[in-house]
Amino acid sequence: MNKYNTKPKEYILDFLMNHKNKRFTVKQMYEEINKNGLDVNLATIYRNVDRLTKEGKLLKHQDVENNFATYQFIMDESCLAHFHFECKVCGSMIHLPKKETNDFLKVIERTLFFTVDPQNTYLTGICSKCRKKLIVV
Amino acid sequence: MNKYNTKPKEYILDFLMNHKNKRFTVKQMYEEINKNGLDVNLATIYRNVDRLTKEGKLLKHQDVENNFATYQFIMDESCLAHFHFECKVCGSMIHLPKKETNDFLKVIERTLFFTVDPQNTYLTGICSKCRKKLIVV
DNA sequence: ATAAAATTGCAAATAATTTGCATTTTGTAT
DNA sequence: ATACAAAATGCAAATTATTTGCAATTTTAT
Repeated sequence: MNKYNTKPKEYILDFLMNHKNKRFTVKQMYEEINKNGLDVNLATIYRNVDRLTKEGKLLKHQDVENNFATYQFIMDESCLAHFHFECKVCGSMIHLPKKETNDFLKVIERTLFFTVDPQNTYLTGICSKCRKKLIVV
Repeated sequence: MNKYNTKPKEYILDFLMNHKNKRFTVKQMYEEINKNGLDVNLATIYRNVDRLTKEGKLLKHQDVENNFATYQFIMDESCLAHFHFECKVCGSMIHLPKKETNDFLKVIERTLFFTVDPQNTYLTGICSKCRKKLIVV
């Protein structure tokens, strides 16, 4: 929970303020906080990051290629303008044209109750090249 | 590599043929293969699944909520018709209308060299509700 | 100042995945 | 068929991120 203010929470907030919009790992946060002679426990970092994620303050990402999570503290909408398509198999990536993405999202929003945040939209899938390989074992 | 044909590889292929298009975990594969008195080693399963993924035969997924990977052996395009939007924060999901998605993808494909596979497109982002919460810590 | 509740620190536990190495299996050349 | 080198497997231990139980400390309200 989040009832009491503590030193560790302070340091964690400091870290977040110095890492606005950038992805970071728990390990990075732990090492950077404790660089200046401090000694915030790793479990504490984990517990707070989990809490912040559950509270919706942090965005948690999990890449296929890594076995650790990354987190993101979003303060600036412009940093989220990631309109890209990434192939899950070969990893190749292309940037999508903003205009078409926005047109598409407008249609979606008109149709559904849900409001899509156009600033944080990632598209993943398979490129046609890799698609062909999937069929034959 | 994949030079020799072996029993474990045979069993793994059998498993894949019985799990076409469905997501599975390494653990599931291991347990199901060894159900019938067999004893294929877990490390062997891991090594083969990794290989198949690198070869582009399997699709690897990594969810934010789990700490294990899931894999998918795609044989039937129709199973991939997942047009949905999922909020990374609260996890709420909506299905996207196929028509609009396809219209969008058509535009994308016309604009770029890359050919998007319209059958395996996932959209993730933040819903407007969670978006608001992100700003204030 | 005190006490209950919350949070932290610590160390151990979990659990998925990887790795080193000895053993076995496979495909091929004889 | 047999032999042999390369490849794949089995096994057990290592790695690594994350979680958890519990005692000790800190916080806030009284």
